[in-house]
Amino acid sequence: MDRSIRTFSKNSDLIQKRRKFIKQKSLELFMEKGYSETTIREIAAACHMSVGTLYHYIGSKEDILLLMSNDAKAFLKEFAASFIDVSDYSTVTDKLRAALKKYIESIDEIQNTIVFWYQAGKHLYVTGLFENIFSVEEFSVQIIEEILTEGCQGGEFRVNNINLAANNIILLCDQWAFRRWYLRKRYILEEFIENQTELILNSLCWKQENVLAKADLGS
Amino acid sequence: MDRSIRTFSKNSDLIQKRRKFIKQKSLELFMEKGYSETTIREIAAACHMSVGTLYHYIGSKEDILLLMSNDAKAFLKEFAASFIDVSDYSTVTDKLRAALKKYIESIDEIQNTIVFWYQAGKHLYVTGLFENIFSVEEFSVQIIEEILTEGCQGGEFRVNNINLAANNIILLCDQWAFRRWYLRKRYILEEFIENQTELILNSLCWKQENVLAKADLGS
Amino acid sequence: MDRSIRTFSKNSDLIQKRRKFIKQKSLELFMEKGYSETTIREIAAACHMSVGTLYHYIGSKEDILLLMSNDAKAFLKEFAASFIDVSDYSTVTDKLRAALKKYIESIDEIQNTIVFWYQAGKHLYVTGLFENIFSVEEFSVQIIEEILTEGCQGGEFRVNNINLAANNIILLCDQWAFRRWYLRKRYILEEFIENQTELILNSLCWKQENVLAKADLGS
Amino acid sequence: MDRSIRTFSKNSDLIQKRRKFIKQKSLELFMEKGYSETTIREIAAACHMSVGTLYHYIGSKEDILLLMSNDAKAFLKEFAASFIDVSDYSTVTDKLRAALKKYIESIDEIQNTIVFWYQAGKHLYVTGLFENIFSVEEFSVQIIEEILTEGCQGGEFRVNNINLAANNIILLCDQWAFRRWYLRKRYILEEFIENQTELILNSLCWKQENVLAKADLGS
DNA sequence: CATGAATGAGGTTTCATTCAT
DNA sequence: TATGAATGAAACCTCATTCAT
Repeated sequence: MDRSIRTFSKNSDLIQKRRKFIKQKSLELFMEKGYSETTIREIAAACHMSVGTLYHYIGSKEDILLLMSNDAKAFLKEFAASFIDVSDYSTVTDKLRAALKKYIESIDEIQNTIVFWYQAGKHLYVTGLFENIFSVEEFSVQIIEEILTEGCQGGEFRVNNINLAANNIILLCDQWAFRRWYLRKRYILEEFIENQTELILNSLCWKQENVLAKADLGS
Repeated sequence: MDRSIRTFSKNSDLIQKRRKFIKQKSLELFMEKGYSETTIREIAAACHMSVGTLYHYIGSKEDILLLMSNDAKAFLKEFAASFIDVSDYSTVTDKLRAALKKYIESIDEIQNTIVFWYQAGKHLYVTGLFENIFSVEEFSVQIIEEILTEGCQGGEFRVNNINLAANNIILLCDQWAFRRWYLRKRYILEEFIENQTELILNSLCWKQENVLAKADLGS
Repeated sequence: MDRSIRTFSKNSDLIQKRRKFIKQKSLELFMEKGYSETTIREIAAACHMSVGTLYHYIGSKEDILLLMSNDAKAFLKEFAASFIDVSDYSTVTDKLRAALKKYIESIDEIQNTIVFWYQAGKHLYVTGLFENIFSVEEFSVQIIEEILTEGCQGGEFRVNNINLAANNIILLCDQWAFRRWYLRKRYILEEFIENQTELILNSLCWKQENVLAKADLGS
Repeated sequence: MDRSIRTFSKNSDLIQKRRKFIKQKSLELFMEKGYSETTIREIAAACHMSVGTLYHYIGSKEDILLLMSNDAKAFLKEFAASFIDVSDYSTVTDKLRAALKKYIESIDEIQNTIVFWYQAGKHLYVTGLFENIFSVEEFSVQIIEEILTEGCQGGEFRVNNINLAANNIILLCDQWAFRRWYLRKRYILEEFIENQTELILNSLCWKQENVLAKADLGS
């Protein structure tokens, strides 16, 4: 996939290593200053490389975006796949609880990438790139929709508008990345997961008591 | 307020008119292409002006951001103030319902500006500007917090974490602006307001039935 | 002479009056900021005129230089002419004394103009203008040369190099205009005239005593 | 010193070499056309460089002035320092003679720089730069004042106003730079030094004969 | 006569990219 | 492979001048 980016280097391992480094340092700079406001010279300096060397591993400045998008896509796809084995739970509530924990933790790991694409993504048009990012978003919503549907069918949840609710849930988790300027002042990761999960679950249930009662009966 | 931006024009009305136009056309371009990717010549062309004429009404490209932020600030402040007279409702539920309707409708009106600041804001550092934008955000959260607190005290709502819940509510409304690529495919404004309000209220209440019963008693 | 500058005005008196005002205000600005660094807008503002009105009295920014040079030329010519009637003195020393007084006083009157042409003149090439300025300079040197020659022939002065001495004398007087940043801290006009005249005369004479003795005999 | 000017080059020697060249070519253009009237493109062309390359060695057009002033300051300070060892002369007259020769020869070397600052200096305001240029001027005047004072105390010179005389002497030398349009038509450097020195010495002495007599006695 | 909004050529500066070493 | 000096297109901005009102 990265192979489509022009390189002068023949050593594939070195390419991988250097590109990963360039990607990482560029992301830091892009987050801080924005893509257009960051110069190639700054990127090279942050990578402890000369400009010439940098251009041995990338074909153009835009290629760095492509690297980043490849990264994001790979990560999110892997993540999405991992949803599927969240199946050995006695209640859908527990299933959702586990899914949210996993999702938010994933968000926490790649928050820089997420924020970057939320903020800058639209304008930095790299062919077929942005669509993929958002198709992953849509996929996440679908996963949640399925869980909600399952919960409603089993009587654990009661939701008027499953699509909107699923969309809301993904958004409420995603904000851990893009509203951190607000949230980090008030919560650490674990607190956010716990509190947010409770609020979300509460919004889906008949009455918390009922659900608990039902869960007891079910087990 | 705009007066701090350099101008060569002496006609105050004309300045206002032209600046409003420049602001609007620039916003369209910035939304489509991004701030840094939009050139002064493009802005001038979009405004059917020469570059020189453009510079009679602004002092620099950055000043356009300042105009936008002034706009956003003014709008949001006016909106925030209007929250206060949402007081003649028999139940807090109705009060919140009205507030959400008003808030989302406002969002709908200035969505371009909001999206722009969500996306571009951080990098486009104009002194003291970004802080103000987000202080308005925080203010909105506070308004919701107050309503939730009132509702909890009166027994209408039950919320574990009022701050987080309030933050979530604002976010769930804001998305009408910045997640429109997803939402517009599925809902029109009225649908969104109605559905989202129900989901939010549902997440705050004991049981919907209880609330309705209570409301009946109160009237 | 001014008539060669384009104007839209038909009222000759008004033209003269306005042009004089423009000239004066422009000179002040040019002295402070330099010709190129002064904008037409600034000149118009200093003249309490609109830009359009300003252009009714001048054809271009360069015309202001032409006005100034016309002024300088007229003034210097008039001054030069006045040298001629400095003839009814018993000694050449007295003649030179009177000439220097007159010259420095004239310099004092139009020092802004002089300084401007010394500093800015060369680059601001207005056809045939700069040459005239300096031909006046050369004329002044010639006048002094004649006085010195007369003084030497009569035995009052003794000068090795009359041309260089005359040139020096003019320079020593001119500095009252262009070295004022140094001289004004130490001397007022009268002091400068008196002290400088004595130094110059002293440099030209055998011994001061001899000259005085000779003068006594001659009378 | 030059290090405070922004550069993209990392090769210090090259920077020095290129800046010296830029300085020299710019000075020629500035002398001919004036600072504001000379464009960056013209400077680049005169340096056989692209505009981009030029900007690798300077941070802005104004920096060229800074380079020039650094140059002028360095040169004049070195020169001023060299005055001090003008001490092994039997008469103060010889001392002054040597000092004037040295001073005028120095002026001759950096005449372009001197003329440029005399003409353009005031408007081209680079912080703390102009003051330094003229403080060196004042320093030169002081050196001459000291020599004159010594000469008067020893009876070799007789001067009514030592400060003004010293100021005059510096000016009479400086003109070799800024009145060359007049002087070069009539004198070569050696002639100017010789003739001017005699005129100056003559202006300071009782009678030339007396001085010579005195010198004979003193030896 | 007076005004000042409009113009656009041309100025300074930046920066992604190349290529000789 | 690594370097960084060189390039020049294109960005932002200025300002003398015009002309409709």
